[in-house]
Amino acid sequence: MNYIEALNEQQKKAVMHGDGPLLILAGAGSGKTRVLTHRIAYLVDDKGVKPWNILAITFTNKAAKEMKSRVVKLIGAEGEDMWVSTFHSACVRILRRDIDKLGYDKSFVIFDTSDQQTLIKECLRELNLNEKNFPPKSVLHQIGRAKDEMIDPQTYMTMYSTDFRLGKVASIYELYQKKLKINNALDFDDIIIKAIELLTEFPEVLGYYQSRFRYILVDEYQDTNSAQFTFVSLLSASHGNICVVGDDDQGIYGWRGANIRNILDFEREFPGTKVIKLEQNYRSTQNILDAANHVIRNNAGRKSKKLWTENGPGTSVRYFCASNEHEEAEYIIYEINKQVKEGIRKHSDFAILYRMNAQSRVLEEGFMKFGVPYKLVGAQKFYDRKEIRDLLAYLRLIHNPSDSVSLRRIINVPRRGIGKTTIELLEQQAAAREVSIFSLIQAIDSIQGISRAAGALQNFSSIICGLKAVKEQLKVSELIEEILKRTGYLKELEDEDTIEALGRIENLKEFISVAIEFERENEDADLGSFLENVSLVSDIDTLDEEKDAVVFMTFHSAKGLEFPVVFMAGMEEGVFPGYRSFSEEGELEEERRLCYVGITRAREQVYMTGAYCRTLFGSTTYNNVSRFVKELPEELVDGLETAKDRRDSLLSWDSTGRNSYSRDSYGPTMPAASRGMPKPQSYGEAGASQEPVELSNLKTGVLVEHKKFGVGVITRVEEEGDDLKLDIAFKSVGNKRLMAQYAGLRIIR
DNA sequence: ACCGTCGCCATTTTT
DNA sequence: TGGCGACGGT
Repeated sequence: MNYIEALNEQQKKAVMHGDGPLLILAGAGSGKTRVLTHRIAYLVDDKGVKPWNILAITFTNKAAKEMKSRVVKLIGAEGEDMWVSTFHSACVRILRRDIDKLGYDKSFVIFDTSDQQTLIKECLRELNLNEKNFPPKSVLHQIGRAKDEMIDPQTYMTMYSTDFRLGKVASIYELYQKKLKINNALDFDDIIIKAIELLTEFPEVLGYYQSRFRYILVDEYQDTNSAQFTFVSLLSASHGNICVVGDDDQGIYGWRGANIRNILDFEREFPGTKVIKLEQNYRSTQNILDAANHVIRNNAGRKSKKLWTENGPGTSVRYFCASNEHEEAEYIIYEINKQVKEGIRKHSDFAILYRMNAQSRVLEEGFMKFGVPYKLVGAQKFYDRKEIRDLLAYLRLIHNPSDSVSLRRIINVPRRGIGKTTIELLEQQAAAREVSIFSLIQAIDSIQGISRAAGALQNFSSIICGLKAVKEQLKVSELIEEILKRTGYLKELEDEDTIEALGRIENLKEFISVAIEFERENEDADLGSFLENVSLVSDIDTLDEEKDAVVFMTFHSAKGLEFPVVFMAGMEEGVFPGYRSFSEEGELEEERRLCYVGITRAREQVYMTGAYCRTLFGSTTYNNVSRFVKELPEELVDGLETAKDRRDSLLSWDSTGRNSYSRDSYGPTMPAASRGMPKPQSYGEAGASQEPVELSNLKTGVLVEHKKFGVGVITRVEEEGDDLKLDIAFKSVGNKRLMAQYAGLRIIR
């Protein structure tokens, strides 16, 4: 165990703790992943624990993969036999084995948020409730919170029977669960809850997993909810070998039902708990830690903790207030370019963090304009595209014919003459008989009132049955091709012959390559595991760290990551902290923790930026500087004074109209920027020698060359104003979205 | 049955 | 801004 030597005293204690509950309070950057991986290695190497007797839970699949590979490095290939996964993946794996005991079919599917909404709307219709009074989103949220607390519909009803609204929510909840069951589907919350149900109702199943998982480790414990707590409690009940790692200051998922008390009350829940605090930070400079500490100290009721480091003081936090969000983006680009040009950093050393995904658009535009490579995490657009969702609906229906939500999505896509009235009729009769729509169609003669559409239904049913019949012999990618062919989906797009349709075809092709990729990585890649993967894998899991590009993501996604330089954008009251956190102290504290997470992602440098005037969701606001910036002591921040001066001068400019943003107006407002900043013209028309490309020549399939990204092929063209938005697949850097005017493209053929 | 248009709406974070 | 439902014309 020579690797123990490199650890500090506290870390060693945590790693070498024997049996029994262990709570590790690990400050940001204190090496908790290291402690976890080493502890696993210690258990295997020194205590003779078998890897398959260990269950480690992480927050994302990416973290799981990483942890596993780090353990394998320490103890060798037998580490592969460990279960390292998220709560959801672990529970799905358990359910795949035994869910039939709960009356579900093993081919169950996972409903995502939009499936959930569809189902809620259906419930509302059936209960004659109005979407205005019961907005699906908020109803869904309330149901979700109930599920996090493991409150079932009946209990919910008795809890709120005196409240008219909540009483109705209870009945929606009840119907919603019933419908999920009929669809043979689980939503995200159900995944955990049904696993718990399985463990509690079937002692032999519980016994199996208790003896299988003799050591349980949970990362990011501050973000677990009550159901997840119950899950690990059950599994560890027989041996008490549960080790959790967390930081109450980094709890940022309260809105999703994460229960901070899981960590605060851990010692009470597990008597005899050994508590170890990791307070030495190895990641950041002293200034960054001071900044973080000054912010977080404004929160009440935390476990006491004082982070320290042996690193040097480093530079101050830099604050910059731009006149608007476009200039904010340009400031960021300018600072990044400067450091890259000096050769002290590469693009991938930078991360831009923001509160809302909506903020990324302006940043993207700026980065495209100046040709700075970036990678966007989140905003999971790909799977949300219509054609992809349609295709997934086919796949899901073939896999699980009970899935009426998917069926309804594609029963008339492409159009086959099954209209609204027919669908409503089917829906009603299916609901009345409590069967799935597909099984109803199978017995088509028993449906009353079907006249014209009967043939069309027959036709639809035989297409699906035909595909079901071949799904076993085909690989998923081949099945997709069959679907596109047999349903006429592809043909319809081809006949349309528009730019948009071509783009959709490209997307479908890309989806096929996703499937092929999946088949390559997984030996036993059947349809079920493919669908499961699509449901549970998030965007951050596929974050490619090799690529040299600036990373954009939300503060939430940044959890657990670190970067040399971090930009925190949109540091304004109303944006961060967000306006709806103002009303409640608890929510404000969560925003503050989020800020703390943001600051502590940085190793060497933190920038905070904001805009004097910001247009968001179509309306323009003038926000004050974020209170989080003001919570920093002056000596730790650079730029506060100048920001105030700027603001004063901007105010006077406003009245003269000189403040309006234009492409080359950042000269006066940003003197420094006019020097190192590459002008957009350098890629476009101003390069005198280079003719601007004729926009009409840019079509899907055209091969082009970009100064920076090299050769690529256009995969999608979309009109935007008098410009074209291009998706281009580059050989070297992969997919990029560029504005034709600024991209400075050369057509090869 | 289908398609286009209008006007209303809220508007975070994600497994 | 843009997604969505309601409505009305073909």
